[in-house]
Amino acid sequence: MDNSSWVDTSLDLNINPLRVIKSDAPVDAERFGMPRKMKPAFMDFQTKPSAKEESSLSFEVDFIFYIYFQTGALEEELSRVSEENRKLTEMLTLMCENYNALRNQLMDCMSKNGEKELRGPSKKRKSASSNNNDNNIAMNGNSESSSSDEELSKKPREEVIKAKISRAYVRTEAGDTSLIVKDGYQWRKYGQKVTRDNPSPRAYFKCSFAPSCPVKKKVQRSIDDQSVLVATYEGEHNHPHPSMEATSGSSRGLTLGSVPCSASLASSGPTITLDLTKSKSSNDAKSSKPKTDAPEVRQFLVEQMASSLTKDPNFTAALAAAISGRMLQQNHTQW
DNA sequence: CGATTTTGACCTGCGC
DNA sequence: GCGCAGGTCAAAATCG
Repeated sequence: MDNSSWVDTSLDLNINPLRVIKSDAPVDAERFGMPRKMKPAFMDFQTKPSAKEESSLSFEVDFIFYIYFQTGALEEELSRVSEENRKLTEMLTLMCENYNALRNQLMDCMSKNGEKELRGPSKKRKSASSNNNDNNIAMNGNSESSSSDEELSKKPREEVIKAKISRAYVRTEAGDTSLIVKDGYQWRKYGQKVTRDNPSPRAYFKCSFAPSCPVKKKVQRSIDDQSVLVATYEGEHNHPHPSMEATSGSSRGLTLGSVPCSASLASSGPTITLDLTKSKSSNDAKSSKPKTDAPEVRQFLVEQMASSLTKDPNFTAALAAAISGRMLQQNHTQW
């Protein structure tokens, strides 16, 4: 996906290096662009002091003015950086909107394909490639909220309940080999299997409230990125979220409204993880969509992307190079 | 001692 | 019908 045509990602880092005022330079506020009425009173003295006093006073005045000027310069710089920040935020918002539009198109295509398969007589077992396709959709969010082929191939002995299937992607520590996805619910592991399409074992969990709660969870490491756990939830909890009953904060993930959410930056791009398992009060199709349009989510995405950028050593190195380059350039032209 | 995890055996559906 | 693969069961082991 080529985003370069959407937004101008070049950063106009208009950095003014801090100037050092020579002590013998005339104190002229307007020379530095300071408004006449802001000119400090100490600049208006007319009486000529003694030579010793003049030397000392000149230094003090210059020092005070230096501080005054630097404060103004910093404020100016701050406003400029704020403006840059605002522009970047707008760019990120635009990117999020474009992403949402594309995702909606993808959802439309997937739902149309699902309808086709529903009509068709194919009883073909879910192939390994379909699993890979799921993995390739890094930010599928609510895709499984609609019926998927996996669901359609369910055994007939299972009731025709429209088991909601959602998928969550969770980044783990590099050395973490456990298949534990902390989503606030309590799970009981009942099996583990090595599947053909992925060398990593797949763990099977049932909700601890079983058999009253029919929710199952499968956890397997992503074949693309071993540090990413793919958790597939089947069904809906028929009991409140444990963290809702207990005091808030027991859940590890960041909670946005009723949508537990976490995000991370994978090597291939940002990974947004939405835990779409919900309480039964929200089974209508409308509310089963992730609230990516909500301002909180948008703000969260922006903050996550910004923090990911600042944590990226390549980005900080490039930023430092750009700033130092600009400063050197200005040093040469002004000093 | 009860709850949870591990793990080999078993079940089921599908393709050939 | 057989083999394969995914999913589940259940006894043993482990943990708190």
